[in-house]
Amino acid sequence: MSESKYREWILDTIDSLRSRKARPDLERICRMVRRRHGSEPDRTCAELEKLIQEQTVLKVNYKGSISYRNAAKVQRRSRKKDDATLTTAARRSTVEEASHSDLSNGDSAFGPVDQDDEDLEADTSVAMDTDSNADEEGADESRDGQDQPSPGRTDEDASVHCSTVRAVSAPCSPSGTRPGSGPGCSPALGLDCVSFQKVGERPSSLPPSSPRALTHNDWAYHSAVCPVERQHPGMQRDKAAATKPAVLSVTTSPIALKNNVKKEEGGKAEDSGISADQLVPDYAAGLDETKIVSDGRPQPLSLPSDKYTFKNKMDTSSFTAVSGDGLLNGAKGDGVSVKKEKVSQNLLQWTVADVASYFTAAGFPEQAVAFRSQEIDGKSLLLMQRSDVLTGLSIRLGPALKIYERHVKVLQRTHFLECEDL
DNA sequence: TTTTGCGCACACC
DNA sequence: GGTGTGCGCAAAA
Repeated sequence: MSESKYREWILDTIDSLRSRKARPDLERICRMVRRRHGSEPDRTCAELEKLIQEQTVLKVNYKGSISYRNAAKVQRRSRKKDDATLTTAARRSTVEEASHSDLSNGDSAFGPVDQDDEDLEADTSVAMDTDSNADEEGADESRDGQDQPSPGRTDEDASVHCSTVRAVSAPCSPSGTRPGSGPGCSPALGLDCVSFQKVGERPSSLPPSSPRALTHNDWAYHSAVCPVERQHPGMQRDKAAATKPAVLSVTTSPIALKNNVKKEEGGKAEDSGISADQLVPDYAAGLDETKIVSDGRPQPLSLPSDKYTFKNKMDTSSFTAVSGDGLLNGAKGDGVSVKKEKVSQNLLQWTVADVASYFTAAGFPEQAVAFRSQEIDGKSLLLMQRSDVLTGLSIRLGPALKIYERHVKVLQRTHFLECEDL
């Protein structure tokens, strides 16, 4: 079944549940999808996860329980109900808009989950918390490995679970009025498609005047209301560093972390009163000085640059390979990074061919084709978000993840960092 | 038994 | 006060 089909089904289901005043929780969604379309709950759950990741569906913690929202309909709380009559098509476009713009007014107090999207197991779901104190719950619990649903919230519906993610969400009822069990308590609570966490009052955006705000416009608004995965990677990491180093370590190398911390301590990050988590990542800064590689020595990248336009714009001789993993764990070398200055100066000038060449050279020839076919040039590359890479290119998840984590992200960081320096 | 409709209370702005 | 949400119950399928 196509994803778009699922998207439609799930969104319709959520809408339907909402319209009949039933909580759109995972159990109900899965059940309804299965009843209506015969889809297995597992699959529905997986698709739902995807939708969450791409922010077509928002996962919220409302009144102590998890609900799912059609992102297109929660953009603005003041929005009239008429909007609910949007056609699917219209809704989709709205969703698109939602994923890239303002969701902040959609539901009460929601914001991005402070979840390290880089941690795949931790999942990348959007989880917004509409409750006032949900930050006490999901994140900590899931992060701390207490992945056990709280009593009374076990996932009884075995068919409704996520196979790929395991987190826990055992939201405590903020008001204490609903401990979470009982008829109304959906297994979805114990169901762990996501860990969620409230994001509190994180500054919602960079100052408009900030070069970074401009440069990271996308990130800025995402930082306010979107899941970390949509934010600038550095923000995620920064925030994670501030709050959950242990978790961070899962996805970020000690080196990176160290660089990050060091940088932050250097006070570089606080200008304009911007919270660290909104700043351009620091661990890219690690590239600054080193452009190093996994094993500590520069690895000449055997780029096909000789035959590509690439070389016209980049000094490929200085195209020192920096393994993405070098950043992350100092190991594998199928990644490539670029000398910061070179990239920064030239990334904007990369043509589609350059980008494709880059990924070809990085060991992703098949995926390079996708970049080419999607006409991703340097500018587009800079604008790419995780979900774009994971889902927008129709490439396999594995390579997509590597590409995003080791290349796109690194290139972006490097570029923006350079912009900042300039 | 399951699904649907909806009154009402609550939360948030 | 306006709006969104969803519990809990009754009715319908």
